[in-house]
Amino acid sequence: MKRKIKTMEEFAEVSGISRPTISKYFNDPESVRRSTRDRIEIALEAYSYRPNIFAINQNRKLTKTIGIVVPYLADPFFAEIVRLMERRCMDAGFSPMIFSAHGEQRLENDALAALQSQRPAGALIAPLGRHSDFDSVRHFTEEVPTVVFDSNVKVGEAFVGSDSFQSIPLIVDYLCRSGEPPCFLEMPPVNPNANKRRDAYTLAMERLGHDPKVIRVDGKGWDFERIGMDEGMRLISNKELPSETVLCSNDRLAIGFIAAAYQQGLRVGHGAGCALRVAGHDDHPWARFTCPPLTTVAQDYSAIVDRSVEKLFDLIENGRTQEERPEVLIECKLVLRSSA
Amino acid sequence: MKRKIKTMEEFAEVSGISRPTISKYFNDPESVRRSTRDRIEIALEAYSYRPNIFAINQNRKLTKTIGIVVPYLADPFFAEIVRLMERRCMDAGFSPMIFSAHGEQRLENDALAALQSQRPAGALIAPLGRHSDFDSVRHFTEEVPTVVFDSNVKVGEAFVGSDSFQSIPLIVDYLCRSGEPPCFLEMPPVNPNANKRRDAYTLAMERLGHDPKVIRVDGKGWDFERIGMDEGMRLISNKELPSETVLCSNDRLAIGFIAAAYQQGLRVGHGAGCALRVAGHDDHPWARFTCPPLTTVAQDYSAIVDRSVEKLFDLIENGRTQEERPEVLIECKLVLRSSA
DNA sequence: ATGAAATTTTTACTCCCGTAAAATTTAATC
DNA sequence: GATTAAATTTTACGGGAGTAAAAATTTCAT
Repeated sequence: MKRKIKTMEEFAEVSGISRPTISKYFNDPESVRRSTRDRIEIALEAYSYRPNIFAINQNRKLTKTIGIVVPYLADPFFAEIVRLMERRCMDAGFSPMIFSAHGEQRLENDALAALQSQRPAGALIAPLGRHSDFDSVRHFTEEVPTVVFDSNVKVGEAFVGSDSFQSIPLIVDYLCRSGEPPCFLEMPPVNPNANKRRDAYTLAMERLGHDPKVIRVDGKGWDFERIGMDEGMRLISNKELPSETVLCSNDRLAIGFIAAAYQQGLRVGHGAGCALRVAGHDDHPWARFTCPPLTTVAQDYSAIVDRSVEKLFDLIENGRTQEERPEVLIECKLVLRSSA
Repeated sequence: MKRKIKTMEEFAEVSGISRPTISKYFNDPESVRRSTRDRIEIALEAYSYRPNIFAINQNRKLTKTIGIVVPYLADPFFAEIVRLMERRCMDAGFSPMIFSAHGEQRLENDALAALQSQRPAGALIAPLGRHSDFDSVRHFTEEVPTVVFDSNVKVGEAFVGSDSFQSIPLIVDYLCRSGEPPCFLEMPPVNPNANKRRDAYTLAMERLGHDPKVIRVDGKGWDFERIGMDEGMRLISNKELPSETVLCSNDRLAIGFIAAAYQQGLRVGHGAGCALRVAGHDDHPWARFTCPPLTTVAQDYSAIVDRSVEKLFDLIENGRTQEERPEVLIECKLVLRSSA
């Protein structure tokens, strides 16, 4: 009959080890003598005690919590990034805590406040971007060691993200070589990336001696596919497309656009008999399952996660020694499928 | 010059109100006299103090945390459910905490342990199902008031989910009326739902006097689209499909299967000139953007979330008074698009 | 103004563990 | 076996707020 062990004091009794040593053990099992560790672990199996996390964190200035904040968790790009980050944090002995802003400034602020009240050791955040409450985000980063990823809001100790000025030329160049130069389909930008992509498109086209053609469609929120489809339907039926090659600002928009083309009876692809070529950006998890499979530029998910996490661990261990805020730009890769 | 307020004691000083009253205010602003509340709120704006969450939770047996645990957060079905649940919890004054098992038993156990150590007021969990460590999950639910959703593992105080024996006949009936009776495409079941759907299919077909044809394809993990596509390619090129109408166990599988059909040059749809009809189940957020748009049975996301959350709040307020574990089954709706 | 009811203040104890300092025990070295 | 170094035990305090009980104050109706 094993009595319920609630406190470290009680566990110290039943295990025959003093409380401070038990405490030491839980902070780092290697820090106690081998024989002691064994005795503790034997008792641990017999009584299954776990220290109270609130009491622990109350006395530690830095907890083992790492916050992960994304603008929209139901976006497969962020879902995947979060999945990878979570694992990396757990493997390193941290407890990741996930927050989503659900695309709203108020909720981003709430998330940051909730996270900050947890006194996390650090945070990995992808800000909303244009819709962020800049002061609020900055205030957060002043208190918590933070690596910003994806959307380069100028706060935090470091930034990790993809380089639009490398990725966009890649696909623009390919599209120009293989057919009619592309027009660029964008929606009102939700973050700095969207603007950079457009600018990179314009620059790339001009370099190649072509006339850039940007189509800005309306639409709010994070329903990118719906926007791509609705506006695609309109553009196609009104014959407003300035080119038969459409480069979409991101894959989700492209997925919607392809659906529109299909419903309008336009065959998408780079082969003969195709009326339209469509390309995207990001290599979303679902990009390979569109009809036809989407030609796109792949963001390097692993690299983004690895570099972000490494940088954060470095920050946590060595403090904010950095003179200037480093910006790590990660290369994208062209992924040729059959949509363009 | 506002000094930094760290403790409630200090805040009591600067606000001129006693600490116990401040404490009362933070637990429920309505519980103090109007004039007192105003004085506190004025001080609050001037000093921006927030109580330490660890100190708070240390003395409370039930926190304001609600855990949300799903088997795979990158699955859009769960991403969407989580999104809705999170909001409902926040609106009710709770702090939702999200966990994903990433499809692995070990990680599900880790998530439950991490959650339990937070002493949550309650939990909303969708267990892995067949891959769950049953004892571990049951142990969790014995300590934490829990509503189980989606996958009916027999633990917790209540279950909320869709009724496969209502939804599947709906689509089987439609498919039989409108063309060749469907075969059923499934992968090795990850949870009880998958089995129920197959059984419901068999039953529905027999009721209509047709011969049920179940195709079980291989594949592990949560890459449903990939499995659907790879196995679809094989089935189609080997001409192993027993029917021109394919009912997939879920939408993600269907999305992959449609991609396979497209790549094999088979036209999918219910119209003339189509070689194949494909239907799914769930109405995933992306189901409307396939080519052609997917005919499916829609799970009622809002209802699932609402009923789950209501039930949990009831549990939290009134304790576990329930004699028997209620199972709430929610109706699905047929969604006719053009894939079948 | 008076008495009763509702609030607030005072005081004090609790929650569970981190951690520092001094005293003691154990292990390692020659 | 004596010397030293390393680990453990003892003792004690602190962290920040919940909460109970008694005393003091405010509010409100009569």
